[in-house]
Amino acid sequence: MTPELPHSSPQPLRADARDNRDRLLEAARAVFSQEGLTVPTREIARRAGVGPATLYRHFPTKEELVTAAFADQLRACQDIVDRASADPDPWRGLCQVIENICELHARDRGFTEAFLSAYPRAITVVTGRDRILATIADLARRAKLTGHLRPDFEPDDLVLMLLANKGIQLPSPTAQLAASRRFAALLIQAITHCPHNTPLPPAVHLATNRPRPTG
Amino acid sequence: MTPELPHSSPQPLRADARDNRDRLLEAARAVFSQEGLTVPTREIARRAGVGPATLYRHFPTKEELVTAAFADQLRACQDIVDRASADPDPWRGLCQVIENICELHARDRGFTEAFLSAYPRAITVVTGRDRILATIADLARRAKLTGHLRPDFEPDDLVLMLLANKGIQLPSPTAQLAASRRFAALLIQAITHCPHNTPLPPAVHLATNRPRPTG
DNA sequence: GGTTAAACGGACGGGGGCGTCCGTTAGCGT
DNA sequence: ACGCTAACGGACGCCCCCGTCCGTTTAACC
Repeated sequence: MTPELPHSSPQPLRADARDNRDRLLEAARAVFSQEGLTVPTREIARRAGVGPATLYRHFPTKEELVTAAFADQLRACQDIVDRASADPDPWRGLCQVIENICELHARDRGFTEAFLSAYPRAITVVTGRDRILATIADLARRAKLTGHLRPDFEPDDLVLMLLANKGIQLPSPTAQLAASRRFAALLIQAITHCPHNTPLPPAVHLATNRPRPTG
Repeated sequence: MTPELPHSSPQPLRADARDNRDRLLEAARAVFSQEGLTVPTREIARRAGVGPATLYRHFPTKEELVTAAFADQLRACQDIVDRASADPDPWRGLCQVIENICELHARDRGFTEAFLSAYPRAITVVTGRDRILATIADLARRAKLTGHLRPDFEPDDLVLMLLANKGIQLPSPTAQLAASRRFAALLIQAITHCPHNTPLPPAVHLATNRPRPTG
């Protein structure tokens, strides 16, 4: 729509513009982390010390702001998964993934929301997510071979865990962190292979991108 | 504020008023179950075939409508817990509670939201919830004695599970039900006593009524 | 220092949700 | 049948949020 595309950097921004853009991203990361994605864009503009129009000039829509703000987090998540995937013990790697991702959510509330397709059209997030999930699926496949991961575990269970972890929302950051840690430990226990563990009901195929929740 | 208190029934309502009130409650239950508590009050009034003013005359605030609509569900939940608590095998009873409550949420999205203090000031919900949680705590205590429930389980873990279960939201009702069932099975696995299960990180005390989430 | 255009931000429009007002309707008692 | 009043509902005010417009500021270049 707008003839100018400042986020693609086809030409260098003016000094103040670049400065404002950086402050906006910084404020967005901070606020989204603490409050989640529901926080109004005005609040971010206010904390960045700019007017609303400036925010929308740099990020034409809230979705693009979210995507840009969580690009780093997405890379961090990818790193977590890649590093865990490189672990010689795939079961230990999978456990680390669960613990780290639960903790990531506890510290950064907005990220999980973004990751779980609050904005399905954010291609960066979606493609990144699919790569991450594919990596984890392979990790799980190898973890089963070690005999530590129960055989009826399915990759979609991990999405289930993410969704569930998203539901854990507490007012105090420390409580949030403690709760997510304990929850992660419970999840690991749940998927541990045990001679006398009862069979699970059928898994659900979760196409995370598909849904059009409301309207 | 209003001199008339139609919900306390100090005097009989007129026939049409009583009829409208019933249809409002029915519509509220149906819509809240399917869509959750975020659905606008207008929608409920529309489905009940009345104007917005009529809704607000019977239920001065959305919170009171929610409370009234879920009074039955709360009793149903209480029944589930009471029946499970009367089971001679407390471990089986606890498992049934988890399965039934997860399924309850799957079928009725609004209830879990209401139960988990989306409206902290709804006294009916809060007191009912506290009674339910107390019953479950006692059930868990007895289940530990059987040796099937892991000793480091704490009653607050159940609130954690409820919060987590709330996070599982899928567009399709059948998928929602399947997901909640599988999740419940995983949770039961997680709290099953097993000789070589790893110790859990410290529990969190969750004062469910306390938080003032946003604003 | 002056010119130019990029960048800014206050003010605006649009949409949606909650709760209320007041003129109108219709149930109930006689 | 008739009047009284409870009950109704369309229209309204208020608030919040997203995204835009236009007059003003200011960085960049000569």
